[in-house]
Amino acid sequence: MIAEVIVNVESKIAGKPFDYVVPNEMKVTVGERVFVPFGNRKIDGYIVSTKDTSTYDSSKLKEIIKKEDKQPLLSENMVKVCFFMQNKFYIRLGDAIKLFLPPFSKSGKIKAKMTEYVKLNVDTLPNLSKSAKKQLEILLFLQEKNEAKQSEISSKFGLSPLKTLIEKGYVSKYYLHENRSPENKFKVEKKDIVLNSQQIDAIDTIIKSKYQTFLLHGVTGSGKTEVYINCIQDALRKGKTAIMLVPEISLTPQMFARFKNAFGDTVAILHSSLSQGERFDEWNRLKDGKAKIAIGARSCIFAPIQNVGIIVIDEEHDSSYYSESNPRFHTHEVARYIAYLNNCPLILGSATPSVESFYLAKQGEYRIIRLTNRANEKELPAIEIVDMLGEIRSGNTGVFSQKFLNELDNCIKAGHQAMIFINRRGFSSFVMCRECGYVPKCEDCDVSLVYHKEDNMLKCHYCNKRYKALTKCPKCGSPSIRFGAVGTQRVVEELKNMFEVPIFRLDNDSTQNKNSYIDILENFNHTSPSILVGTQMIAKGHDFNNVTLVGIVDADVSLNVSDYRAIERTFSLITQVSGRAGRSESEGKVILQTYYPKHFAYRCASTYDYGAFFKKEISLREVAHFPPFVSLLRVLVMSEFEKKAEEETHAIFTKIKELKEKFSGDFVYLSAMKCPRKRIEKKFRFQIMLRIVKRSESVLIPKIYEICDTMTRNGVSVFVENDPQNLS
DNA sequence: GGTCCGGGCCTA
DNA sequence: AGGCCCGGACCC
Repeated sequence: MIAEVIVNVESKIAGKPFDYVVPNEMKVTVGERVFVPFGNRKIDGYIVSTKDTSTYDSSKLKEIIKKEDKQPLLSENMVKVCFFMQNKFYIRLGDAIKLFLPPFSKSGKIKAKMTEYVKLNVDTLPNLSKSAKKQLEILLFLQEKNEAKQSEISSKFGLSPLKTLIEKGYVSKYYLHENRSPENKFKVEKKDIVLNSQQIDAIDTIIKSKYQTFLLHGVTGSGKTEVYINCIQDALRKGKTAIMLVPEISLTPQMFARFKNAFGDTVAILHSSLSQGERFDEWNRLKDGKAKIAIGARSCIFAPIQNVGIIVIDEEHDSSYYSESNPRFHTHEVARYIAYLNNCPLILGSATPSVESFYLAKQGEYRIIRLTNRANEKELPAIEIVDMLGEIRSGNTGVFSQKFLNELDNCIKAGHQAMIFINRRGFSSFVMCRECGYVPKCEDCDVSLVYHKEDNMLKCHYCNKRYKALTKCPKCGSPSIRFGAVGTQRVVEELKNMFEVPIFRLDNDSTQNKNSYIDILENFNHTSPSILVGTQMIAKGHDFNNVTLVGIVDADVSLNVSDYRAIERTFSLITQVSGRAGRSESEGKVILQTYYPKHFAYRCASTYDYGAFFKKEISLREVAHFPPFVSLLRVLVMSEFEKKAEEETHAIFTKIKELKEKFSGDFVYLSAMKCPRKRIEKKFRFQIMLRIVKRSESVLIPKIYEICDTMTRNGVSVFVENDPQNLS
């Protein structure tokens, strides 16, 4: 027998299987890890298929040396998913395989954590010399407790008396495997939840279904999470497992706590803020079958579980479901394929489905389930649009409109909480010399530096490089510095001058420590009145009881991005943020400040009219030839040497143009240019943008990848991005 | 990615 | 002739 093996090396070779002879006495299955000779080295690899004969020169075939594991690391289905991803996303099989392997396994440094325990080895207390007081204390302690961690004993009584006891044989030492499961700091009280009829119908429909994608379109606060929990419970009852995906940013402690309450230790969490050891142990609990529900961000779709009964993608519109770096893939499609392999339902949940998903639902690919009522039967908070140009005309050039300040005052006087959303971190978006107009930029990136007042530094938000803050202009020496658009730090500072209540800030800068995210949220949750200022980190999933006012300071931040998804993102952000208000007894209110009060994204958001928004947006996409009506690809070319990058871009562009001439009707757009961010982390960036009609994407996209694969050059990296989420 | 091989070019 | 460096082919 012949086995096709993907050898475990970092290179082009990781995409191509090599044939090996399986020794007669050896039995192998697909997915197993084997040790093979490769060139004059010996390395490991994964069997991706088996066959009777090889087309390769049989005199050159080598034999598999041995199998590496007792239990295969990959299941047959997982290997199928790897092939699927190879065909769908043009990624290397080897890279796909790595996604299914235990976290950090390549370093080989992560191991199960063994803790030293000690216990009493004798039934009656032995006679000790009178001076051995400490030894006696230890024996008495152990008599009462039976066993204890060695570290506990040594810190209480000292290590040396313990060692003596062990030497004498009165006490013995042993090791136990300790699970580094992440502890759950955020407690949510268990309450009995009464489901409304819409929720019950949704659950009923989903759990009766086999392979089918459901688009669960539920307004914020409609209790989608309860639907997920019930469906997962049903899967467990059927003896199956479940995968629950959430955006990285919204894996809120509350959400995790609710799942822990509902499922206890059957839940394993896989998340970037866990320590390596915690992740490793959680992964192994899934692999061993001790945990049956995997909850986590994007990569959790590759959780090591079998017999999947349901997959949930919460906040399905979130861009974090696209992997933006290699290997690039789209989680929805992987999830759909895994659901297909397991013949189980897939739920895509959102209050603001992505235009693509909703379009697919309208086409009949997905089945729509709507939750139109809030679970607490409260109305959605009223959204009031404030025209900031009007504010300027009436003499208010501040950050906040008069309307918002009045509402905030009322909110605080009533003892309630307010949330203020500003999607820009730092103090100001840039700094500028008032005299000569000089704007400091990053040495390595083509971006203005952002002033951070907290540590009095200028920071590059692309590469994190830090610079000294300006006291005077380095060009003309003028001490007069102007600040650009406001960020979270500035909002906090202005508020501090106006209100004497605790103000919390939640953004990328304030959450650098592992637990600060939870600490800030918990502090805010227990402080009333108070104000929470934050970036889009505050937009999702959080459930605060006493928030009655939400302020959107500069809604236009996301609207003015030159990206065809900018409008959709803005609509979705506003809806999500607004949903934080009025989740409990008191009514909520939202103030939305903008310079484009008539924009349909704001109009539709303020009336919670997703349907109207979708109708307008989808017609714009159709007219302008954007997804989902075409496939949009970007070829990204980067190099430290501008000329090399430019030449390479030109060479690839010429090849694609030749392709276009052959398939002229199938291209609706093709052009090469500098990227909007010309340079990031010292690398010059060029791009070729192309849009291809849907019907021929399966023919043309592979050709594009092929062109870019063959056109490699030293010092230049080329990436093909299919449907990129970020066009900077 | 690692390794080997061969061509080109230097040194003596 | 011998040494060394670099780029390219190949790995089953």
